[in-house]
Amino acid sequence: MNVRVRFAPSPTGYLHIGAARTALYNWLFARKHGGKFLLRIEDTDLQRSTEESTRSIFEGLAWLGLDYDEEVVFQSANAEKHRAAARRLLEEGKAYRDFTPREERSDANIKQEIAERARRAAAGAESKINPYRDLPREESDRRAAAGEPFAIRLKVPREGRSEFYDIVYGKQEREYAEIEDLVLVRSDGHPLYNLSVVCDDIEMGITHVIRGQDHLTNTHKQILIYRALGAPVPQFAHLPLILAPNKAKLSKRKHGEVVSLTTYRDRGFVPAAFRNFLALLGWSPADGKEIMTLEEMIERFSLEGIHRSNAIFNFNEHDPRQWTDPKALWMNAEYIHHMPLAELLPLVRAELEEAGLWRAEYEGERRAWFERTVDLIRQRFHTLKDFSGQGRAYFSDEFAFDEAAVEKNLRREPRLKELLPELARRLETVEPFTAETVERALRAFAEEAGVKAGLLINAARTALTGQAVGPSMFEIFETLGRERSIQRLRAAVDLI
RNA sequence: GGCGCAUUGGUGUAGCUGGUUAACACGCCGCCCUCUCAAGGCGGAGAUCACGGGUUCGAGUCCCGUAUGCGCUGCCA
Repeated sequence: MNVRVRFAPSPTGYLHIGAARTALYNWLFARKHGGKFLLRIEDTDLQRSTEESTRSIFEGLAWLGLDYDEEVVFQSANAEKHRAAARRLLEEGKAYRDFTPREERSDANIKQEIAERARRAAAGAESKINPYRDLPREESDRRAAAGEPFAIRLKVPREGRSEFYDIVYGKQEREYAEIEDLVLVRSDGHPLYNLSVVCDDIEMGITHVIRGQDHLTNTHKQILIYRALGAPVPQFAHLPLILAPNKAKLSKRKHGEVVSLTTYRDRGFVPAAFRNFLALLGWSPADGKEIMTLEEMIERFSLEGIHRSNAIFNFNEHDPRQWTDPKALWMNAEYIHHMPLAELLPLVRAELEEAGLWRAEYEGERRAWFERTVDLIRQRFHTLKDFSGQGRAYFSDEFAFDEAAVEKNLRREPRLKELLPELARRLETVEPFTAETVERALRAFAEEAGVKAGLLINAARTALTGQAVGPSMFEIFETLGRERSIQRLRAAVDLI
């Protein structure tokens, strides 16, 4: 079978990480089976859809490295086709006109309203059976011709049950009696979601619908539409939801920027790392491997490996160290430490460019230096931002001193006021200026001065980098070079 | 309210057709290394597998019920 799947986000707000995961799974499935991964923007809710949001979807997918095949489909462009499909169903007697005056629903407490209405219906106060369902054709036509507004509803069988097999959740059943005749086209002529999705999926030749579990029960309705339209029904695979730590739905209003994919890009995540983390939120490979390249992920991916229980996205908004899931943070650091240097370099370059620290010579005569330096400092970094933050001193002479580091490594020992300039003086003649030679010189000096080498080393770390932590100090001397090292050792005296 | 789905340490997961000391990763704690650590190495604590009944020689694994959570139930998507 020729696999064709799609990612169909609605462009309202930023790209949610849950949606990003859905996109990833669809993409992995398509690539695994040599199929097509299509993109469809469901922009039929004109009120809420924004161009900015559409852009964030494109950017998000590109950032994650999820390329799509064929042309992007904008659902709004197909509205006429959707209406035509509904008209056809009307003609064939599979749908009917509902002349009930439209009820306005406020978005605010819509859920309670629905529950309340269902409760009344169950109590028998309101009939679930639409009075227009069996309106004679002639009368329906006459009223429509007279200009009376109507919605188009699908005729759902009164008896029997709907069944389908979900690849993730297994066999699904639902009594038709529990499904209300659903509206296909609004009385203002606007086609509704269930109709549009089905029509577009048919037209796009979708073979597998992989989407959030929130659509699981609605699938019965959609299958009814496929059948009515005489189209083959695709396979379905629903994905568990991603929940907040309190098990509530992850939402922008309540949880803020942690749910937005762009946040991760903006805060220095390596795309591959976040993609890797996302993949594991609701799916796991048979062999339990966690750190995977894209190829390894494609190789291992299967819909059967997707779990049924919702995943909790763990974070703590009161703890800056855990602004997002600790495992995501760990994984990002893991990637920065171990990914091929050649793949990291462009990411560091982009970060430095953004911070105004990039210099052309890093691609030219200083290229070897740049690569060595990045390789040296990456071992302690956790995000790409660290290259321009904590790592600023390696790329610029204007860098900030960490106050705690100054206190701990410089101010606590007044003798450093004399020791540092003397160390600088001695380094002037060290030849060649390498980690080994500097180490020898420094240790000899420490012994002569009667101080621990650690005192000078830690003081030098803060003097040269502004930080209390970092790579092996002698490597830093070599990387920064004699001139800068000496200059910074002397300048540090003012801080003591 | 009705219907559906889920439930293994704090979190993400493994545990296939019933027999394991319930496994792995993150996090947490401790130790080691050391010139620092938000690095690295080593180790530890933490789960009566939501609860209650069954079936069975034996159940995290099968059945029933309960609870909790989530989802759907809309002329939103």
